[in-house]
Amino acid sequence: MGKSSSRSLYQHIYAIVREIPPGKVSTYGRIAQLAGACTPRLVGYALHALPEGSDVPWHRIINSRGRVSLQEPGYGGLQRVMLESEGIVFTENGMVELDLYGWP
DNA sequence: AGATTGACTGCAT
DNA sequence: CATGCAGCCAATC
Repeated sequence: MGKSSSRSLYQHIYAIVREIPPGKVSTYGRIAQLAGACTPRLVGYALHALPEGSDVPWHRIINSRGRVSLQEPGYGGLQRVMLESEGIVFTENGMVELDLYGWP
């Protein structure tokens, strides 16, 4: 097995998230599937443990309903701003249309 | 070592 | 489309 399995699942998740191109978003479940993690929860865990200033575009990860799952309002607002700055348009309900921005 | 929790999801209402 | 319920895996206490 490659050393990649030696590294934490987190590192694997981060690698996938880094592959998301600007202007696109993905869901926890999608990342979990790509990373080989059977559970979207781990993706949320990994991103929560993510340090500030990392090169991982955590803001491009939203839940399957197309909404920002962040519980901390401060970061939630930040996430929305980050996405909007990348050209993503939110609906009046504060949702993202996964059909348009979903990645892959 | 066992219980608790969590940036979730899918299905039903 | 929103809300409620149960299932899942790993990290934390």
